[in-house]
Order: sequence, then C-alpha cells, then structure tokens
Amino acid sequence: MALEHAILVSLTERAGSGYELARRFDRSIGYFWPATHQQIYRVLRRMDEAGWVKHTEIAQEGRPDKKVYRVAAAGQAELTRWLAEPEDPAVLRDGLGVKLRGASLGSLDVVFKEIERHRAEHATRLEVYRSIQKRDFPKPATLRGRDLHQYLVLRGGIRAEESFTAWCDEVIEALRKDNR
Amino acid sequence: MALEHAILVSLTERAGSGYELARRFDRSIGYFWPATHQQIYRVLRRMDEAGWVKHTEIAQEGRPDKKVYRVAAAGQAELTRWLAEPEDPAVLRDGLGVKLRGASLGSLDVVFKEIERHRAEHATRLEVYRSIQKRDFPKPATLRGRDLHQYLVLRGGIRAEESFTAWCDEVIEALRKDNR
DNA sequence: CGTACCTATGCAACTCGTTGCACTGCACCT
DNA sequence: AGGTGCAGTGCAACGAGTTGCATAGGTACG
Repeated sequence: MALEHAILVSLTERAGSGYELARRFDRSIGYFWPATHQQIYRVLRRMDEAGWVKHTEIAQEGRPDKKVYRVAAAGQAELTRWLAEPEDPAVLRDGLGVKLRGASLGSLDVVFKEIERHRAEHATRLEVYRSIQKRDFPKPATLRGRDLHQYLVLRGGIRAEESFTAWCDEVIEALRKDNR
Repeated sequence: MALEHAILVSLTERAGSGYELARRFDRSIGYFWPATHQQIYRVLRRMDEAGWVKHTEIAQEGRPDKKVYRVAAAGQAELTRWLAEPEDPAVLRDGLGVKLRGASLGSLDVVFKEIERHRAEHATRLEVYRSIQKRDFPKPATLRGRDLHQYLVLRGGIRAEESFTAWCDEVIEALRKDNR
C-alpha cells in the first residue's frame, strides 16, 4: 500500500496539517495518488499511533485549531524501507473502455457523446499540467535532484493525459468512419 | 461502479461460468477493468439475487459442476441504463510516481532499478497486446461495429503501455544525465 | 439578511478490492 | 509416490476508498 508513503514523502518535504495535505494532494502528489481529506485524516491518525509521525496542536484566531504533523524517526525508517521494496506496476482501470466494449448493446450515440466528454476533460487536465510545467519548470534542462524528480513526475501526468486524449481522438474518428 | 457492468457486457457477448469469466477478464476486458475470481463470484451471486442474471447448474464428468450465467431482462435493462449514465474520467494511480517523488529521501540507486524493472514489465505487456492485435485484428481498416469497438479497446491498452514505457525511458535518461 | 464557500477536524456506514485458505478431482511430469 | 497446475466454487477477514453528515467561525456576494 502507498497512501501512508505518499503522505510521508509529502510531510518530509514540509510539515503540515491534514487539511493542508489534502490541498497538496489535489495539486501535486495527487496526480499519481489521489486521496480525499477523509482518507488522509484517518491514515494520519493511524500513523500517529504507530509513531511514524508526531503532531503539535496549533491554536488559531478566527479559525479552527489545527494539528501540524511532522515525520518522526520511525516514519523516516519506514519510508526508506518502502522505497527499497518492489512495487506492482500500475494497471489501467477505465470504465470508458468497458462502455466502448458494450457500446453496441445500448445506444451507440450516447456512448459516442460520453467519449467526447471524456476527451474534453482529459484535455482540460492536460492544459492544467502544461501550465504548471511552464510556470514551475521553465528550464527543465537545468534541473537536478529533487526538483528534477518532481518535474519528471509531472511529465508522467502530462504523458498520461496526452495518451488518453489521443486515444479518444482515435476512437472518435474510427466511430465516425464506421457510421458513414 | 462498474464490475457489475463489465460482467454484463461480457455475459451478453457469451454466457459463462464464474471461472470462465475470470479467465476472460485476464485476457480482454481486464485490460480496462481487472478483477479476481473472488470479486467475480461475489458480484455474480449479488446480481443473481437482484435478478440481473440467471444461472443453470451444469454437471460435468471428472470436473466440478459449474453454474453457467446468462443475462436476464433486468440485467439488459440495467446495462442500457448504465451505458447512458455519465462516468467519471479515469485517474492515474501509480505508486512509481510516489517513489520517484521521494527518491532523494532514500536510495536513488534502488529507485532507479525499480523504474527499470517497471519499464521492462510495461514493455512485456505492450508486446502481449501487440501480438493480440496482429493475431486478432490484422486488417483494422475493415472492422465495423462490435469488432471495431473491441479493437479500439485494445488500442487503448496499447497506447497506455506505450505511454508508460516512454515515460520510464524519459525518467531513466534524465536520471542518468543528472548522475554524471 | 441569507446563502455559499473556505479553513479545519472528524464520525459512521458502506462498498469495493485483496489475500489466504479450503475442498474435489483429473492430468502431467519427475 | 509426490508435486504442480488446471478447472470449479466458495468463505472469512481485512484493508482501502467513498459518501453523507456534523460542527464552527470567517469571509464574500448579491
């Protein structure tokens, strides 16, 4: 499993509260490992009990108190252990493929529209990632170490969305031809 | 959710037992929706209770009896309903991205080897998909209807694995340069 | 003034997915 | 004779992920 480890990576870079972590997941590590605030809170508590992280309660004016978590020695050790452990390569899991496969059993037209909709969503995500690339990594060739790794992760997100949109385009074109 | 629907699609094409379905998932629909036999058995029972499918027990010589499932009217209706329903676009979820992001916190060398390993696995899957394409769809331009859809689903699997391997190559090259 | 959204944490209930195991019987290899 | 692998079904327990809701004060909009 890896949500624990994704959190450890994020917390090692910078300490933070559960809420902040949830925001960060929305914007960066979440491209490769999406998580909701619920999951994050639950896992943080478990990691706290296991001694992987420690928290400090911070009182705030006009806002709810927050618990800022930082990685403890046991957490650092666990992260190193996990990094050295082999991981199963990711598998694709996309309901759109199932729909396409079953398209002739329902309304082909509806499925076609659904594919166009997904195409648009993936293209939007792609644009978001590309603008992050432009903003945060204008000169990729100069990157080293941690910054380089972060850039490469973003590249993975970009490639995945490029691949999705290109596939949608191929499907759309083929279905159009078939319908003529 | 979609395992129910993936099973309905598969059963509409051809009736079969839970075991057979599990094999089919390994070889075709599973490129887009992996499932183990455990999941499949459990869902089949639930769908049977809901009246989406019906089963006939078939006694066999020298082998355990099997239950062959076929789609009932309610199942066909449910499938049509689901096909018309919008689906959330798929999100990437790959632990390798998390590892790369945290590479500098452990042994870079170990993570590098892990990426090479994933690269090899994705390349193997890609080869498998390509040989299926050659064998089952030698002339894509002539395909229509259901066969075309099945081909396009396979194309999605191929594109995804191409994208994964290309990303691994990009990462490997960048990490090599960084290490010089 | 009401509505809605942001920060911040959390419970409860549920579904989905994974892992390990159990039982039967045949075929094949060593 | 013993191990492995295939065909076939299934339970039990657990872990992961989702959804709806609750609380509470602050800001921003119309």
